[in-house]
Amino acid sequence: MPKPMRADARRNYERLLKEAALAFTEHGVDASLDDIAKRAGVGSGTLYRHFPTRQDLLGEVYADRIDELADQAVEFGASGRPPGQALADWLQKLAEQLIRLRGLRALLGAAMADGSTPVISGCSGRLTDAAGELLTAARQAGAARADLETAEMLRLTHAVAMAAELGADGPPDVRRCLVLMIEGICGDDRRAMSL
Amino acid sequence: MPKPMRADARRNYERLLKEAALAFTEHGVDASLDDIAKRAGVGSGTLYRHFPTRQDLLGEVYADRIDELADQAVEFGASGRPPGQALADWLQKLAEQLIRLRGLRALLGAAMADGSTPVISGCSGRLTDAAGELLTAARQAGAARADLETAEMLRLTHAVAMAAELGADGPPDVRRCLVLMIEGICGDDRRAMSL
DNA sequence: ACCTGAACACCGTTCAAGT
DNA sequence: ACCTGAACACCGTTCAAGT
Repeated sequence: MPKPMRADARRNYERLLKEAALAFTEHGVDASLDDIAKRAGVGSGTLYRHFPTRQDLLGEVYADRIDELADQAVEFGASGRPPGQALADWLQKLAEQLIRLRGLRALLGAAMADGSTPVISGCSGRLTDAAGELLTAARQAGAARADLETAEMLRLTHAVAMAAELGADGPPDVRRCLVLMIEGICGDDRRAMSL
Repeated sequence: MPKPMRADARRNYERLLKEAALAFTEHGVDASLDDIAKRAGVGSGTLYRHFPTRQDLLGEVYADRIDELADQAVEFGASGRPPGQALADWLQKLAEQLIRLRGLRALLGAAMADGSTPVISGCSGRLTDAAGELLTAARQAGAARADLETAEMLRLTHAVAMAAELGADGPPDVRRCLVLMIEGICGDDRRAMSL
């Protein structure tokens, strides 16, 4: 139970979040923190008081997006869709967001990289759980390869979202990327290439 | 035909390359340029004279690695292996290097991202060509999906190499990652999931 | 309790002065 | 022709002083 903030503190907190969101989409994840503080009309110390690290700031900025994605996973799972379809649909939502929001991508990338920082693993925990249930259901329906783990699937999606952005030709084609990824995820027994 | 450098210039050039390679593997792609200059025993201006941008420096540091990979692609293509196998084997070599050498990964990532800078597209041009021939042969043998483009394949490999490093559990498993990618690349007609 | 902004450390880049 | 290193701009982070 977070004790209520003083009025001015809360106002600064919200201004910072708003300006940070703007800065991250405009200038990328490495946007100047000093700039964010200036635009929010507060001293730089205030920013650090509220958000000790850049990751903390990222986490708060995108907390809602992450929650929405987790909600959607639960919703898709209960929608009556075939489990494989539910997973595919959700992965598409995830990939779309990862491509659109660079900050979210950096945040989840860090979350999957170490998973140590409590802030980060905390905010991505629900997401991982929800994704895991979608995957389990798909596996049981024979729609996903049996040896695929949740973390692995999320890492791969993350990677594909990055690859999509590397493509110079116009806005990245989410579907195309997912086709490539999913047809791998499905698994097959044609092995014209082997390792 | 690059006109020969003055003796001291050449010595500094080589010292810089050596220290840069060290710094990139030790501290990542964002290693301090000033530090590199200091360790090489030259002024920072000298570094900028030889390598106007960080990309230029990266390009020179990893030029040999890129050439080796291109050579290997040609060699595998002429080795008598089934075309699908030749492609798979080469992709494994590529992925291994991308995972091992962070600097090379950053460089090729940039090369595939815009492909504009002459230095970058220059050094990666041979690589792309060689990879393209391997892919074409594999396609004609029915070992690779018909709609897959070379740039797309390389971007995907790059992405998969990044995903591999996100895994916290020990050294990244190249083979595992490639299995996931290749079984997607091969294409199949089982579509338990669809988009 | 919270905020401000000066101060410090660090890095990239340029350029006048030196050889 | 090439090198040096001081100078400048910029950023992150801390902390003493203020309310």
